[in-house]
Amino acid sequence: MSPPELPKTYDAVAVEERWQARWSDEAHYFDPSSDRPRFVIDTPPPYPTGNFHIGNALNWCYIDFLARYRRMRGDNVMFPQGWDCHGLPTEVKVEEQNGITKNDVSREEFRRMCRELTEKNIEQMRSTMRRLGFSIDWSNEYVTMDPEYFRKTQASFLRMLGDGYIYRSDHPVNFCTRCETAIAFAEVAYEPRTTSLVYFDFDGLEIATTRPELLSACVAVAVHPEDERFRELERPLTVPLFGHSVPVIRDEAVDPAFGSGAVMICTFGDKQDVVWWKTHRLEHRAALAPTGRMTALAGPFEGMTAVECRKAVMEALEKEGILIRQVPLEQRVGTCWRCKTPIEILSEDQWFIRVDPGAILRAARAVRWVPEHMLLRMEDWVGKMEWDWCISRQRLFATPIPVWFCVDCDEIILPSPEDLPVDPTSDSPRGPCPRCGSTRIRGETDVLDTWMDSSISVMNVTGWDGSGAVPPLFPAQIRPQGHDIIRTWAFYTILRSLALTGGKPWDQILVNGMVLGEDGFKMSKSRGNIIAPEEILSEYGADALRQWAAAGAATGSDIQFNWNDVIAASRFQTKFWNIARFALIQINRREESEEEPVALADRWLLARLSGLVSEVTAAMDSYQFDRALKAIREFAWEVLADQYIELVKGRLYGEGDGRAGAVRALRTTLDVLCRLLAPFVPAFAEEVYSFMGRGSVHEQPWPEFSREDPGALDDGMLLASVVAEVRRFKHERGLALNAPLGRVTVMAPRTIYDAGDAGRALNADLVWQLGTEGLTRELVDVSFDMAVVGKTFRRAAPAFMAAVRDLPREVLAGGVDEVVVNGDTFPVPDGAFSPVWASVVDGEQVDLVTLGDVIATVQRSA
RNA sequence: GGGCUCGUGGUCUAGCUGGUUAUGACGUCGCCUUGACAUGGCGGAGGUCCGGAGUUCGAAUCUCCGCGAGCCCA
Repeated sequence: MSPPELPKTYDAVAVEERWQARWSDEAHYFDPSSDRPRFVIDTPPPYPTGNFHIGNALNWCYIDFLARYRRMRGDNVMFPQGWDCHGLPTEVKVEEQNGITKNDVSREEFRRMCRELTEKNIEQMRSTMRRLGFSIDWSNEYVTMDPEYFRKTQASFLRMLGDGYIYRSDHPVNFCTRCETAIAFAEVAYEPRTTSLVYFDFDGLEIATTRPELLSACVAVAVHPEDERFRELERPLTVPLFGHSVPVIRDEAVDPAFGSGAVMICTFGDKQDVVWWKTHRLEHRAALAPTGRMTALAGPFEGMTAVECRKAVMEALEKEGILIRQVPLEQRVGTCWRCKTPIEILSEDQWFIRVDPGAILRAARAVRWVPEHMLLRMEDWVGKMEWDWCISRQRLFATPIPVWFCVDCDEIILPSPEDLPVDPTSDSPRGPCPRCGSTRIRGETDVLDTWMDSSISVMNVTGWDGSGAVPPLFPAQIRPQGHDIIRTWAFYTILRSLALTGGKPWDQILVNGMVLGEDGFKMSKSRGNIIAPEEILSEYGADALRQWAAAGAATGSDIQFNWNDVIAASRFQTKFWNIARFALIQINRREESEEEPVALADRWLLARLSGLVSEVTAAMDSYQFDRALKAIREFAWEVLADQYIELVKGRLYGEGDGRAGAVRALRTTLDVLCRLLAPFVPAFAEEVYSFMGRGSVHEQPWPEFSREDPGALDDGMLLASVVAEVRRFKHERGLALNAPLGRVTVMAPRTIYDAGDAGRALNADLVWQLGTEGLTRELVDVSFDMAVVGKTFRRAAPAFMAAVRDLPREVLAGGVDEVVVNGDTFPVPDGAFSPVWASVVDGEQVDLVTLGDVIATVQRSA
């Protein structure tokens, strides 16, 4: 029974779904017992929003190309999948969906609601990921909210606490009064806002401030030391409305040109206040509570929000007659990245991790960055680090900070590692306070910043057990991620890996760009330019989307979404499908022969294929997915379909000697192309390959096909070009491409034996002739090789070329050894120029087709 | 305001370790149903390579300035 023929059309969606159902997850499992080279990927654990967006899709496509490629290269690949669950967005969503705030239900109940929503969202995202054909190792899935994972987060906290990286301190932190939690600098989003700069009389001195509501928190007034206006000012000042006395300090950082040149320092109006507060050892007056309400320190304004207080203070200043004027001011205010509430700087007891910029930089530089320039962003961020990392949060859906406090002596009580995970708000320590023996103990209610979970993803995937031992697979081979989270996820991961293992987390980091909308802007709901992966999947399928990801832009640069690229990808599949269909019909017409190809066209195809394999392999090794895929497409479409197949159709249709060689070349080429395509279009490649009867393409090794045949490369190119050129000639004369053409004589500078391919392809009586006997030719021009001429003559190059052009034709035709330029004689360097010939035929009337130094004469009547 | 990246036919894009005619896709125009494919084939039109200056025999490519965009930050 002959093998089945390929169906006439390729239905991407149906084929993909069929294969995706048939492939087994086990094929993608990492093998812990194998001694093959490891390729461990520190996959980003996405936030389970329920929506796997196209930016994720780009990121995961890159990962999957690599994972599949490395597997074919024989590596033991781990492509794990994590979920970074904790954090505010889910809390906010739960509050929204249930119409509650976190305080309306019990701590446990609220967390349960968050977990349920997260599980549902993860399931949705998993199904999109499966539909995209990612070869994820689901046996290495992790969920940061699971006890199994956050046990490690807690263990990492305890280890770093024990090693002195973590400390607790009353220190100014960024605080969102709506979310009622401290947040890290990485979570502050800056937004332009218009506010007013308020000038008022401050005990005889004019002060300009943007934060009048913090007047009660005023602890000093600062002026520039060189500012003549304030030279005599020595006495302490009395704060208007509140009456407390504050010193005048002199500091270089004051801008004398801004406002009145005198600045009111409050605890804390902005980051600069914190700097002054620290360097001048000022008092701390906390006028704003974490709830966003004014404290008793604000006197009559106690209980007001900052906004209400601002209004009331302004009125009071007015009433006192000390308000001078208000000027509108454009400024960028730090806001909570989640809810856009302006952040306040409050000093509260918080947990911090010490940041050692030098060590982090050294580790970051030990990682190979692709593209290289992305390292600069890390260096830029680390170089400007001023504050330590605040890791405590006053929220609920997060990993609990695993400590208790003794109510009587304030001792910090820690769990032992084997007791983890713990929730100190519901679990108790094993014994009484080790210092004072008290049994009155309270659990820490603060929880950990979510980055504390995700920054140990690499520890987790490399097999960390929570102990002091370096994980068995550490460091990972690669971290793939977007450039938007270099200062967060990449930074925190390096910091934590250094603290916990002393080493860099990965050998390499592959940074992908952002996906922009079709209009060139970042995708956003407000612009309405969002494309969901599902839209592409249902119409064109996963493989087309994957091709877009590979070829849409150079790796690392931002990529604008473009339906055209998806459509072109889909068309390539159709084209390749038809190539395979044709090839397999021919291949299957007779039993396979082991005959090695000897005809020029066959040798040429295989030599080109060999070049393609090395080109694609080099591109894959340097993560240039666009180059790899484009090279494959170009080869399949132009070299294989348009040139080779057209050349050998005649041989394939017949039964002669040359047929077996063509079949063999076709079969080899098809096999290699399927393998090269497998990482990019797994379902399509699998479907085509399945008709070759050689098993699954994904179980094949990466092709190592290599065939050095420089002669075939050159002569084959000549053969293909001659056929293309004469076909063009036929087309221009209005002849059908298969119309009989008469006698064609191809006059080439070397002997070509094409097994009759050119003649059959052109339906002509075609002969190859060495040399141009019967033709005369005439020199019409010279062409210069600027690489030679420029290098030799430099500035004199134009004069040299002019001198050469001025030489008599017959001299040029005879070859020139030296030439006179501006009265000086110069030797002519090798290859400086070559004559350009026009061909003239004497005698018979024939048409001429020329291609460089090859001439084809066409005698249509013969 | 700073750092990084980018600015190439109507649209998107490759090239950018300097070297003859600048890559490909989509669109567009013309011709062609040839036994894999009209979701195709062949051919054409369409480009001040953002602007300016510089280096060089030679610049899309290197340098500087300017304009514009994106990302990250202050």
